Amino acid sequence: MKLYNTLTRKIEEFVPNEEGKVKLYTCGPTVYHYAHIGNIRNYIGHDILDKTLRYLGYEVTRAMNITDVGHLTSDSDSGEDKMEVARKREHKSAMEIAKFYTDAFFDDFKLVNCKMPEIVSPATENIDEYIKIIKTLLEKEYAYLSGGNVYFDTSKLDDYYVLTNHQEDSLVVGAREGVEEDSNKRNQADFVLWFTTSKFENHELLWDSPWGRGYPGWHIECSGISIKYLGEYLDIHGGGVDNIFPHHTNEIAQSEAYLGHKWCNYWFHNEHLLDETGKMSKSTGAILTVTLLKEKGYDPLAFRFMCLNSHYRKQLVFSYDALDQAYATLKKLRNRISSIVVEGDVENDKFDFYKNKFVNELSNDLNTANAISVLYEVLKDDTLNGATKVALVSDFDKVLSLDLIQEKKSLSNEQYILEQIAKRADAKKNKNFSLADEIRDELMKQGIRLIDGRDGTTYEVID
RNA sequence: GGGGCUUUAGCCAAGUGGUAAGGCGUGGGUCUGCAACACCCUGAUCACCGGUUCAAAUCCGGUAGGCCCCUCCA
Repeated sequence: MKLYNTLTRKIEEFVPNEEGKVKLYTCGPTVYHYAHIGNIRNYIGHDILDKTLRYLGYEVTRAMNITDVGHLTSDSDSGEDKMEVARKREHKSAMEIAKFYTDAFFDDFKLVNCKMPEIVSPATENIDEYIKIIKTLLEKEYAYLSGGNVYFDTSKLDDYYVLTNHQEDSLVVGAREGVEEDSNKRNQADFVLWFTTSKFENHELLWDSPWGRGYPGWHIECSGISIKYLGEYLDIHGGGVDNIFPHHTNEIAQSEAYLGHKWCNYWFHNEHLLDETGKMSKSTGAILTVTLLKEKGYDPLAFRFMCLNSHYRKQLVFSYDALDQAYATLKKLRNRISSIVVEGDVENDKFDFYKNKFVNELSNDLNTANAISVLYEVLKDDTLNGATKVALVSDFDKVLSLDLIQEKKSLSNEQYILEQIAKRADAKKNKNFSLADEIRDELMKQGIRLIDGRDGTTYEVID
């Protein structure tokens, strides 16, 4: 399996630490608000990675965090915690907000057929682990106390910027509006591990620590959860491209300083979904969710299909035009598959031939667009019997997860439909076309599409 | 100011040195009472300008457009 590694900026052969096993970590959602479809695209990317590894025979253990505390507008102690903002907005407790948006997130996550990671852990349930790590970092003098907070000292590292090509001198503090420099820091790039002082009032979630009552900085949770559940050696760590700096850069810094050895070998980053105006952002207003798409009448898997037709490392512009297209294509594809007559035995050599092709595409840095092309090749190949085609489609769908094989809806009213078809045939014979069309329209309303062929009329159930 | 990505037909896109996959849509056709479904046919000097090479969408340099990051974000 070949995978692009942000750490080396190259496509590399993936080799896990332990043969046949993969430890995979995904940066999970912040739950102060809904996850928009851009967030979901990232999880679809991870889902494909996860399922492809399993499809290739790896035993995968995957962990994901839920960020339910500690996201500030900046690492300096100004700004407001996102959970606190939501708390004031919605007049609920922080835990209620977190619960509500966590549930909403997983609803959407499941709607696009993403598989649940083995381990899902909220940041607030691992405070002990963060304290343990921070203690060690202080002992090893990678961290220092200043102004009531604990900071990580980036000057202690030889290569803080491994993940990026950034040069410290060229970084602009406050490149973005509203970001202020924290005067407690020794170095510009230092970041907070533990907060005890905070300018905003009534921060609801506070824990006791050796440095005073407070709460964790926003980078420590991923390191803590990953190390706690997946151990000291991680194979793949992923997230959106915006996490490369500073979040993942800081994770590497604190984790490797704590562990004393290299921590994670492969860094996997998904590109962003854009809308016509640029990046979709949770914090800048309108949030388009998968649930909203569903309410508008789309199959959520049409969105998944749209994502899979592109590449995870390529920016994708969302438009309803593109989604309509994806949905139409998916419906056609499913129709085509459901019309395959299953006959004969699976032809193993041909099955293996196409399976290999499919595997090759996925193994090439998850080229899902080409993998889908292999699916079309299978459907078009007249030398394959029905059983082989359906077996291949079903196999491919283990990774694609597009519900390609639709259950034939059982009909309690089949007798009625056949009667209506007979009635319509009579009407047609008598050239009473308006009655014939009326019957057809009525059945259509019930989700039954009539198909007129040379040998009479059949029907199919549409969604 | 610094770092990085990207530009292929109306649209989504593959492609990593040997002459442009696939899908959607459009148009035409077969079928039909008319449709729908299905099937067949239908499209590209690969943003632009140079260079390297027998050969470039692919490699190198430059120009232009789009996007991301530089302490909220997937």
